[in-house]
Amino acid sequence: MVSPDMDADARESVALAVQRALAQHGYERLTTAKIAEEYENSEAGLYYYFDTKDEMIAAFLDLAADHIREDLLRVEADDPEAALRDACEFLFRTPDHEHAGIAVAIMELLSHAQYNETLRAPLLELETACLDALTDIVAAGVEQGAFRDIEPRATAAFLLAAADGSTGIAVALEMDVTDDLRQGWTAYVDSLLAEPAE
Amino acid sequence: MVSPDMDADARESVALAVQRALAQHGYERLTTAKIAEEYENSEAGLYYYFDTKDEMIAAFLDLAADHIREDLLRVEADDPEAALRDACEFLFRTPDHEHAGIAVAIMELLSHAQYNETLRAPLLELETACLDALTDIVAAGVEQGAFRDIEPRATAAFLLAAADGSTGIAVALEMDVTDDLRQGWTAYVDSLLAEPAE
DNA sequence: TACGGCCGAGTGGGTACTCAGTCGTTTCAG
DNA sequence: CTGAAACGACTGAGTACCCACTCGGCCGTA
Repeated sequence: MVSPDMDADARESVALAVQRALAQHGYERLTTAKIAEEYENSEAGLYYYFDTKDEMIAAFLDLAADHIREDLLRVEADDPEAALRDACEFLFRTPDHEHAGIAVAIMELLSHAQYNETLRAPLLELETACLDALTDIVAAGVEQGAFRDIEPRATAAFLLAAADGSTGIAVALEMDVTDDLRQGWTAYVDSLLAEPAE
Repeated sequence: MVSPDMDADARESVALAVQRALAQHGYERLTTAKIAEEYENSEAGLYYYFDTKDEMIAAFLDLAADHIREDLLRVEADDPEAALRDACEFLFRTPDHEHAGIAVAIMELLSHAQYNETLRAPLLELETACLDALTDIVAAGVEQGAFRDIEPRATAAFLLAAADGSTGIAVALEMDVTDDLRQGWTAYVDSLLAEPAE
């Protein structure tokens, strides 16, 4: 007799295998054989818990969404400016960071979402989670008077788009704009701050 | 005897076939058979002008880079603020536009650039062309006093990243943030303007 | 007749997915 | 307590399919 969550555990360890395989090989070169290699069982064994490869990837996305949500919310302190800067540091992560592979993988998946029903839903949830977290931070800042009277959701959407795009430009193309991008978002956050009354 | 550019013409019509095929099927589902279908010749005929599928795609990217450069530079009027707004309108094109498929295709290609030597060079050139055009507009605006004393390249990089990212979010995911994104970049451009002396 | 442009019909490699088992553990009749 | 049956987790060895790319030849024009 075993725990009734044995299946859930197995599914999670497949999701983690997908994560490792993605970080190493990227989505384009992701095969069930490579997932199986990270999972320490046979390729056929994957299909005991999942019907298709896409479902395995979706399981990874669900896991990633949880982690991102956690990371973004942990940051949400009483100081909205600091919270927003921390969130940006997190979202604009650069290639040298250990989780860069995952950021790139998510971007790859994003570009395939249009043609892939199975991946669209978890990706939409992941992006929505980010958007909501940012919106909350900005809204709190506006309410507390730390930020100018800006539209929280528009600001959050713009920042999120910039973060997603910067992954593509900086990581995929290896274009030398990392410093420019950092300066760009920093200046943007500065421009959101309320002017001290003069 | 024919024009010595017969080959160049044929190559361009393959590039256009790649463009149409990409708009319809996306990069992931792009096959040489589908390119051949758009090109109105046989699949084998493609290989008379190109050695690999990637070279065909690179030819499309070269063409696209020319068009984008043209569109961005046509806009560059004497008024930097108007020029920047026009450039943003162009870069943040929304799903309903006929070229949305191409924007997504370029984003898909971007996410594969990491693993694909052949595609990286033309993509890098395309993004660099956009970045340079934006940088010039911003620099002109700063010089003429229309914008605050901002860093042109950082501003341009940030805007370009936001534009690239918005394609993924709005078009690929069909997320309902089109209005928020427009409001976001509009407010960003507003924030760049020099305050009238008061 | 020669030749450039193009074609039909492969071919080989790769990959998602399947299926008939195997093996260790649990259940239970005698 | 024991042996057999049942079962759940997993595997090795396919299989079918797709797709980039090739090759020998055809055909219209010069």
